[in-house]
Amino acid sequence: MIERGRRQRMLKKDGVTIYHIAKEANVSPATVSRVLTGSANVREPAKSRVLELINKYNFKPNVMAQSLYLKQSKMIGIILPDIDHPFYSMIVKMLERQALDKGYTCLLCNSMQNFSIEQAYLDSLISRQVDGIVFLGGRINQTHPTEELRTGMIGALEHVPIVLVNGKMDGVDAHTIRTDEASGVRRLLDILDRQGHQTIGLLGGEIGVSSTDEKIDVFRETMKEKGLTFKEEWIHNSGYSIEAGEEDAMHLIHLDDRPTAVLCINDFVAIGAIKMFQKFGLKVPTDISVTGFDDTYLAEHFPPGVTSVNHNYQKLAKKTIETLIGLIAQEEQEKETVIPTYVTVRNSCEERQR
Amino acid sequence: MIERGRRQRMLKKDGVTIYHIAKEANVSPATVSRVLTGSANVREPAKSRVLELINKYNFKPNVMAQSLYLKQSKMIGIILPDIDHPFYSMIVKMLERQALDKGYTCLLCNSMQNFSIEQAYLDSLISRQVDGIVFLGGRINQTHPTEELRTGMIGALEHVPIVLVNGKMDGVDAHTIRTDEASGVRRLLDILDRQGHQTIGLLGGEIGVSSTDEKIDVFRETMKEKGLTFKEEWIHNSGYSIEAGEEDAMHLIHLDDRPTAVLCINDFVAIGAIKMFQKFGLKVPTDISVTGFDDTYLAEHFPPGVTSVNHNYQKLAKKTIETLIGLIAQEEQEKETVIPTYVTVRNSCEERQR
DNA sequence: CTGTTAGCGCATTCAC
DNA sequence: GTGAATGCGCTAACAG
Repeated sequence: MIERGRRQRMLKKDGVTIYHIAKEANVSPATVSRVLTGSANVREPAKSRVLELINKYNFKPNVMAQSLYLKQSKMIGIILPDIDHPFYSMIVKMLERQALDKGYTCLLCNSMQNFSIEQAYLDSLISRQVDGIVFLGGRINQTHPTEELRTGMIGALEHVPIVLVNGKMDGVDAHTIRTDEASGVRRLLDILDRQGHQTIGLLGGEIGVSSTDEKIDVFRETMKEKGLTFKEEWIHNSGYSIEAGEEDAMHLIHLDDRPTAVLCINDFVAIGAIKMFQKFGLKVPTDISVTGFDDTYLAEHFPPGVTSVNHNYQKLAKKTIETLIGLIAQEEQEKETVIPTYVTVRNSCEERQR
Repeated sequence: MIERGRRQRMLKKDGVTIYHIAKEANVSPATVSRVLTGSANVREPAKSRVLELINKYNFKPNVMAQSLYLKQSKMIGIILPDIDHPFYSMIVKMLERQALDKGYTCLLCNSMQNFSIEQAYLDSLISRQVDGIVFLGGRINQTHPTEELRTGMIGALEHVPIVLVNGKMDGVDAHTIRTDEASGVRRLLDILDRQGHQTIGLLGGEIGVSSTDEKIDVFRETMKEKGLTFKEEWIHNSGYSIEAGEEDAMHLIHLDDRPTAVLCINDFVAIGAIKMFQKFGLKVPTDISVTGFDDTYLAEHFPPGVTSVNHNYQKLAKKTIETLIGLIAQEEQEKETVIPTYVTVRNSCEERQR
């Protein structure tokens, strides 16, 4: 208890521990622990002395030591593709708020769209003893993930509860929270339909990514149901960025026969498309109507304001954390929770002009 | 070693440890540890057996236990006001990338502009044994922080190295990395001056927040030096959001005598201002030139494209992490590092029309 | 090269 | 109500 610190690892100045407090207060370490956790009563002369010393030394208990003993770290990991995207930064913000409410701290892990990094983070989080993981994007949005990605996830699930947000993996038995994107697409088409648009395209996204594939599927179905027209060449998917939106719009511009409205896979793409349309003299929404997805602040503020599907971020985050924490507590949870979406109507689409 | 798990804390299924591996491989725990860390050679029959078992059980060493012994967690905390702001999400992304390179994991802490939460996070991070903290925004941007905020920071500094990014606190002896915002303001004014603007305003920000106060100071100075005109009523500071930009622009619009150009405290404010100007029939840049700050993707993509000051995010993040890690290793570090900024010129300002 | 041992800081039994 | 002892999982010192 006296001889402390090895040679190599004196990186950090040794801090004060409950043993120091105990000694100086003339009580046992156990007693200090008791006043710290409130797990049992401590009589008055001692209690105050301990409290005083805690204050005097600005003592902070070592949570790692606590965690080691208690077998819970009160940390959750969040794995996502890229925080520097308003959709993810919004979700993370909400997740963190919910987690904080429940006494959890968040480890942030940007995979940068790189599956190796993703896996490394998965392993790292487990090693760090997080109590649970929230997983967004990346492999859980692959329509056909490799076997390696799948086993990597399954391996992780043996160690720790994982909640997938807006994604899934066939053969992986994880809990899922997802927003009802399909109904979002349908609502968007309803609106355009009612506005008299009979020719509609779909821009952005990436084939093989489930959120894109599903939106396209629903799009095709719904268009058919409504008896509306679309051509395969009106579906163009260059990615998720503003630049991708520009590129996809450009593709449309060069066609002889253009739709009067386009669904965009997200707000970035919508903005890129709007910019490009305008550049080529097409007015939005007069000449062509455009819709976005995710309802980020961009949709609100980018002129003329983009009609977009809102994920109900708050509800999504709340349900995600609740489910994860339920799982951590070994409670039974819904295997799949669907959060309803809603459309925020703005000025990027209007009655079809004739 | 056999009887494991207390009653109350069986939250997590007990995992396999080096002891299990050791037993099954007929070696000592120390040997398992050695193959794990590579801290010493292990002879071949044993080594392979251990490796096999590690693989068989998908064993992941408990980093908390490692950390407890080694007195370093390889975690760094990042405290910031709001991740859902492109300036911060960009920095965090870069910081995390740099940290990952050096083997560190990031704990993300959004203070939501709330000083109590900020302090709670500071304490929490210390308890969690982070090796260092990066601090952005909040109290370190208060021109006149309260004594409580100051002592809170000082107390934290006794426990762990903290690097302040673009901020400081009088009487707090912390290391700082900051971008040269002053020269950014000067460069912006140079450009506007050269374009023939003789009347310039400044919009956005908040009095009492150092980044605002300093920009205003430099603005006044430089305007005077250049012999340019500005009126106090051309300085209006409603905040940092798009809405604030709208509000501040509105204020200008109602004046009889308007400047021909305005500096905005950040890109959000610039965008809000541009929207409002346009709404009232003022063309940007024809009727009024506008500049932003931070050079986020918004500046690039929001029409007509906003001239803005870039913080050199990559360099900023790199230097921040290097300094923090240097501090962690007890090495001497520069007390203050200044990262040069540069202006990205876009179409939101042009030659003054007459 | 390898096993035994101790202890990182804490919370909890178990006696008293 | 309180102290002594134990062990969470791991690494490193020390002997062999």
